[in-house]
Amino acid sequence: MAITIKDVADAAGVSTATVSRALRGLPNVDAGTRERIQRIATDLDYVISPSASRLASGRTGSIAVITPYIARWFFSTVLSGVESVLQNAGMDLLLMSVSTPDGQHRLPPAPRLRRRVDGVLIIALPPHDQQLHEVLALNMPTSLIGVTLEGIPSVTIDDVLAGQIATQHLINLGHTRIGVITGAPVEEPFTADHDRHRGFQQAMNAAGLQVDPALEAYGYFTIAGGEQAMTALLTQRNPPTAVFAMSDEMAFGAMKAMRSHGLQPGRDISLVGVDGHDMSEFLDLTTVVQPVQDLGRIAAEALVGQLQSSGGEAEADSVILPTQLLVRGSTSPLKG
Amino acid sequence: MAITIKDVADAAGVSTATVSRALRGLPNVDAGTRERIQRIATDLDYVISPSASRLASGRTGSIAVITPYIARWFFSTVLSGVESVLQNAGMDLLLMSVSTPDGQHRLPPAPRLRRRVDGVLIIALPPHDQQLHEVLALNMPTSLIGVTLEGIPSVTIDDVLAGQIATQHLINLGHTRIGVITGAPVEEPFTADHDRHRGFQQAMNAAGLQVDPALEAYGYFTIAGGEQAMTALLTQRNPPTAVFAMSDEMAFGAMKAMRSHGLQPGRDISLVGVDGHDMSEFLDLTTVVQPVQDLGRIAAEALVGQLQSSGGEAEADSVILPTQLLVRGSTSPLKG
DNA sequence: TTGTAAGCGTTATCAA
DNA sequence: TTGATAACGCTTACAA
Repeated sequence: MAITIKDVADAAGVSTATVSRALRGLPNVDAGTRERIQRIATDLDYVISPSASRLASGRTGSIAVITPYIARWFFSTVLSGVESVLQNAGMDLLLMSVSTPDGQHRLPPAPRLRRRVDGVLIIALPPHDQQLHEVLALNMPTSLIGVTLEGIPSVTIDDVLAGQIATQHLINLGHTRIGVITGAPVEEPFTADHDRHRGFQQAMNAAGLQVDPALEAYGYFTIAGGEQAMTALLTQRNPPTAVFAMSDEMAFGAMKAMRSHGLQPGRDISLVGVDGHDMSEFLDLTTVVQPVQDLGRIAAEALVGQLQSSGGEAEADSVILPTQLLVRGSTSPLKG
Repeated sequence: MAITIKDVADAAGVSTATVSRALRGLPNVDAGTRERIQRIATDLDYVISPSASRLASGRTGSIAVITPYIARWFFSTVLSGVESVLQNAGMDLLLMSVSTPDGQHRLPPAPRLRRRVDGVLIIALPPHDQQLHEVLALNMPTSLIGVTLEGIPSVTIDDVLAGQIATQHLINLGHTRIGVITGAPVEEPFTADHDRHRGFQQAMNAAGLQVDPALEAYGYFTIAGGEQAMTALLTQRNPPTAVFAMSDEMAFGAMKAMRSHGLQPGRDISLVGVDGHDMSEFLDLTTVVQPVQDLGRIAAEALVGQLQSSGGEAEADSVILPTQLLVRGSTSPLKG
């Protein structure tokens, strides 16, 4: 019922092969012929059948994006960067969210990927996540966003550096009793969590400061978690004068806890986050800004590039994007 | 090179037709045969080729989600609801963002949809948007989320009611000089914007109160816009004592503007929003909560249901989900 | 219940 | 530069 390539070919008085070449911009087609075919295709309102094209060519023209969350700021912002690139490249974006340790039941993504997409973009799955490795075992072109893994192309920030910068800022302000709100109790190496914590430690050590284990709390990268974590810190016998929260959202929660305790960020306790979340300006939060949308954009560009120059292997280069400390009112010099 | 249905058929000593039936759970297959085929398929690590299946069957097993924004709270939250349903239904989710009046250049979505998906979910595009109508003209199964249009299935809240509830709450607190922060200057009927404003007007009129045109400002549904709008209201000769912001994000911006003016929400000026945004609790914002994830979930379920019972036409029923006023600290009785 | 075989709409190889 | 034609891998009447 729908117009097919045959209809166009007949109307143009050429073979389907020529129509196929002409419409795809392949070389070795007479300019006049091509033009005529294009016009006829337009007139007939011809649309290629992706299924047929995929079946015949073996390419799907689709990329899957695998993410643990959709409705969280970091993830949706990365996603928007990815989407704009894929749309420009004319590729379909298949969105797939996966279970996480704390998540609900979800189908494993790997089986749903085979024969279905040309490449995969994975956002911030822990490096030892089983589902991540099942996907990698598929051995298709893949780029990681916000994680690194030996031999796999990735786009990240330098999380160690981010942790250092944030901590050093607090140290520079004269703070010595510095607390930290991390993600989860068990940190895997090479996660944002772990690496930012390393940066924290390095900065502390370099300044000759002790990291007090009592001043570490877990915020699970959520607002509510940050609130609980800060509450835990505030109820210490000897609370910190400054806190490094590993994400802005946890910092927001921390701010809430402070208020509940009658404390004001930047006046009573200094607080620094990581992200550059939309709301951080609003809440006057000092933060280490990361170019989240670019993370997605650059990873997508790399993957698309790899697929198009489809010849060779991935170059497996890992891109590291810069971060920037944005000082606002939530941090201030330690009061004597 | 990959395993095909033929390989499975040979290994099982049956025809490809039987394998196809067995694996898809069609009736009229001997239980033993089916089981054997399933086992062999698993052993061989067989994965069906979606392209071939789609080409042969005419069904794509995919649904497109069209949205003006990806990285905004409302949209990403709707999207997460949609995704969970589609994943459970085993359908692919194609994500596509479109230009909006204020947006960047984007390809029109309609051509990218044809022959590519079985149905479309559209999030909160204005009812007269040209791209929306191009998509509708495709005449494929479609559900709208957050908009209504005669004859098209949709899932929304009652925006008029939401506006009424919010406004009535302020009126009940004794406020009479009530400002409103809407989206854009030109409101189309049947948009959230327009309808919430109608609710506002109705509540005001019912209370015998005047709507002062000077107390209407535009916030474009963004934080920054809300801030500007509130600033405009505050610099009136006679500022409002209470403000209805049509979204939580605009309300956040309004809060910021208040603080800049040394005012405190709930003490100096009452403020109510709409959404139930994650941050609204944190900021102690009174708001009309809408079940955003359910909006996406229910629309997706309806569409999937329609596709599966593929027989008949859409029933074009429009589902209206309930909202709930959540009173927090940003609203308080008018001080005599 | 199972098999046969004709599509489905392209792409790509090989000739012309 | 163009055309024939054999894949591509599945689904689905229709037969058996």
